[in-house]
Amino acid sequence: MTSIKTVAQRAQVSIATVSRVLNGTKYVSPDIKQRVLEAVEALNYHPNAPARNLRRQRTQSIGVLIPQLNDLFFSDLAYVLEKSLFAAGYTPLFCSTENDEEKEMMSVDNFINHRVDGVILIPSVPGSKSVNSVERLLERQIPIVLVDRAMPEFQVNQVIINNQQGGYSAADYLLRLGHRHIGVVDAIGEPARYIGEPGYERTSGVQQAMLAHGVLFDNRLVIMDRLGKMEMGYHGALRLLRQSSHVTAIFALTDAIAVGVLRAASELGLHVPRDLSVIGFDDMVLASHVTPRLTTVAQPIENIGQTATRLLLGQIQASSAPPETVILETKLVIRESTAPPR
Amino acid sequence: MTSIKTVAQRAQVSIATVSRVLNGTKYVSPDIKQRVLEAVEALNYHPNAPARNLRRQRTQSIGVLIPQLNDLFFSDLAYVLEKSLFAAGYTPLFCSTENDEEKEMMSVDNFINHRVDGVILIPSVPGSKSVNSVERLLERQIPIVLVDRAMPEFQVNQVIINNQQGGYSAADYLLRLGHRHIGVVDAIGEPARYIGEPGYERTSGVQQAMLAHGVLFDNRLVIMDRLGKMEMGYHGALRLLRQSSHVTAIFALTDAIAVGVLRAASELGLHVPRDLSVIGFDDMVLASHVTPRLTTVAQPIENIGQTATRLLLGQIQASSAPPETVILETKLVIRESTAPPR
DNA sequence: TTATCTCAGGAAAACGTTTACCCAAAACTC
DNA sequence: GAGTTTTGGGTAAACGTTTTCCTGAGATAA
Repeated sequence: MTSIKTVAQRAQVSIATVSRVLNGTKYVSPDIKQRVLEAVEALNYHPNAPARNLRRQRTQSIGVLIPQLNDLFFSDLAYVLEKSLFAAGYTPLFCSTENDEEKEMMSVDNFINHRVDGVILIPSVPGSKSVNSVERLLERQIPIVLVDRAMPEFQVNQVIINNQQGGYSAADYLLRLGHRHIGVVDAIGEPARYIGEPGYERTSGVQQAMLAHGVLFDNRLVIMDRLGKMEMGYHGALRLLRQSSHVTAIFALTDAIAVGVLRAASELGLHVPRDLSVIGFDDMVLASHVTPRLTTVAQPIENIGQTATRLLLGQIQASSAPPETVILETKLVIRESTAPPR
Repeated sequence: MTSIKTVAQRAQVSIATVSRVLNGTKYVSPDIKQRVLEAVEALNYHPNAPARNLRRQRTQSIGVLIPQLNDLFFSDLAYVLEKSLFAAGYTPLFCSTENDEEKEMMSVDNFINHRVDGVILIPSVPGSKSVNSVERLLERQIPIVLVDRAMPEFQVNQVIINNQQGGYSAADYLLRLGHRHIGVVDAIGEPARYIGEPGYERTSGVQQAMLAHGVLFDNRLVIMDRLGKMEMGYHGALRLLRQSSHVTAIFALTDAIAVGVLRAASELGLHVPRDLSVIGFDDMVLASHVTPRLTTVAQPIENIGQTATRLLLGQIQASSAPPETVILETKLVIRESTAPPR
C-alpha cells in the first residue's frame, strides 16, 4: 500500500513536507504544495490512521456504549450521536451492551485498547452495573459523558432530561382531565429502582402529581416486568386492566410500551381514549403514526445528542473543563389517546 | 500510559516475551509466563491497538455503511451485525450514509484510512450512488459484502432475500382471499426503480402473482414518494384510497409504511381488515404489536446478519475464497390485518 | 565424549506517521 | 556590507507493537 514515502519520492520532497502539506501544520511554498497534492492524487494516497494515531497519541474516535442498538429510543440516540460526532470529525465505535455486564466490560477494554479519545455511556438499565465501566474509564482519565440516566455518585459530564417533571406533567394532565385511577406500566426487571434511572424518576413524578391533586397513589397499579418493551406493555396492561378494572388511564413509561398497552386495550374491547386514556414517553416518530395517535412526553433527543458530544469534545480539547450536568426539559404533546374519563 | 516495555521490565523479561505471552504465539515456560501475567495485572496494562494494528497490517475492524441507524429495519440489522462481529472478535465502525453521497464517500475514505479489514455495505436506496463506494473499495482490494440490495454488476459477496418471492407470496395470499384491487405503497423517491432494489423486486413479485391469477395490474395503484417511511405510508395510503375507492387491499413495502397505512385507514373510517386488508414486509417486532396485528412477509434478519459476517470474514481469512451470493427466503406471517373482501 | 539438533528467549528491525531539531539561504537591520 | 533574524524544508527520533533472526544452553545421537 502506498505510503507517505512513495508520495515524497514522487513529489521530490521529504516525507516531512508531505506531512506538513497534508496537515497544514507549517507553511509550504505554493509550487511544492502543488507537487505534493498532485502526487497524492496520482497515487490515490490515503494516510495510515493507525500510524498517525500511534504517533499523535490520540485517535479522533469515541466509544459509545448503548444498551441496545435496535431499541426504538436508543437507535434514535445512536443516530443523532453518530451524526454529530461525524460532523465534528470523530469516528464513533458503537457497542450494544445488551445488559450484559461481561460484554460491557469487554467493550470498555476494547475502547481502552483502541485509545479512544472519550466515551459516551448510556448506562445499562437496570441496575448499577455500569459503575465498573465508569470507574475503569475514570481511572485512566478518559473523558466521559453519561447520557439518559444520571449517576450522581460520579463527577462526570452528564446529559439527562427532567424525567420527574416529565412524569409529573403527564400525570398532571391526566388528573386535570378528571382521571383518578392511573396505572403505570414499565418494562424493567428489578422491583428496586435506582435514583437517577429514568423509569424511577418518571414514576416518582407521577406520584408527586397525584399528591398535589390529593389523589392516593396505589402501588399495586404499578406494573413492571422484564420483557421486550412492546411485549411488556401488552402483558403489563392486560394484567393491570384485569386486576384493576377501575383504572381509566395508563401512563406507559415509554412509547414502545404504550404501543403494547394500546394492543391490550383493543384486545379487551376498550376503546382508546373513550374507555381508557394512554400516555407515552419519548415522542418517537412512531408515536404520531400509531392509531390512535399517542399523547406523549417528548424528549429533545437531537439536543441530547448534540449536548453530549459538545460536553465530551469540550473536555477532550480542554481537559481543564470541569464536568457539567445538563438537564433538558421535556414537553407534553397532546394527541388523540387521552380524554376525560366517562 | 504503561507500555509493553514497562511490563517487560517489571517481569524481568524482554518485550518479545511479553508479546508472546499475550498473543500465545510461541511457547513460553510456565514460570516466566506467570511473571508476565502478574506484571500485566499489576500494571493494568492494555496493549496499544494502533501500534499493534500498524505492525500487523490489519485492524480487526469492519466498516459498516448503513442508510440510517434509526430506521426500524436498518437498526435491527445494525444490531445483529454488531452482535455477530463482536462475537467474532471484530470491532464495527458504523456510519449512517443518510442518502448523502458525499457523506458516504467520506466514510469510505475514513474506512480506508483506518485500514478496516473489510466492509459491510447496505447500499443506499434509492439510486446507484453506492457504485462509487464499491468501486473504490474493490480498487483497494478490500473485502466487501453487500447486504439487502443486490448489485448484480459487481462480483462481490452479497446477502439478500428473495424479495420477488416475498412480494409474490403476499399478493398471492391476498388474491386467494379474493381481492382483485390491490394497491402498493412505497416510500421511495425516484419513479425509476433499479433492478435489485428491494422495493422494485417486491413490486415485481406482486405483478407476477397478479398475472398468475389473471388479474390486471394497474400501475396507478402504485404510490411512491420520498418521505419518512411511516409518514409516507400515511399520505400514500390517503392518496391511494381517495383516488381509487375500489381498492380492498394494500401491500405496504415495509412494516413501517404499513403502520402509516393503518392510520390512514382509520382516519378514513375504514376498518382493517373488514374494509381494507393491509399486509406489510419485514416482520419487525412492531408488526405483532400494532393494532390490528400485522400480516407481513418476514425477513430472516438474524440469519442475514450472520451470513453477511460469515462471508466477509471468510474472504478476509482466506482471500482466495470466491465471492458468494446468498439468497435467503422470506416467510408469510398471517395475523389480523388481512381478510377476504366484503 | 563430541557433534548435531532443538528450543526458549533476547536484540533489533520493521510498520507509517508526526514533530523536534537543524541548517542553509534569504531577508532584514543598521 | 557585515551581522542578525527569519524561514522553508530536510534529517532523524520517536510512538508501541510484532516478528525475524540470532544465540547459547540443554537434549539427543553416535
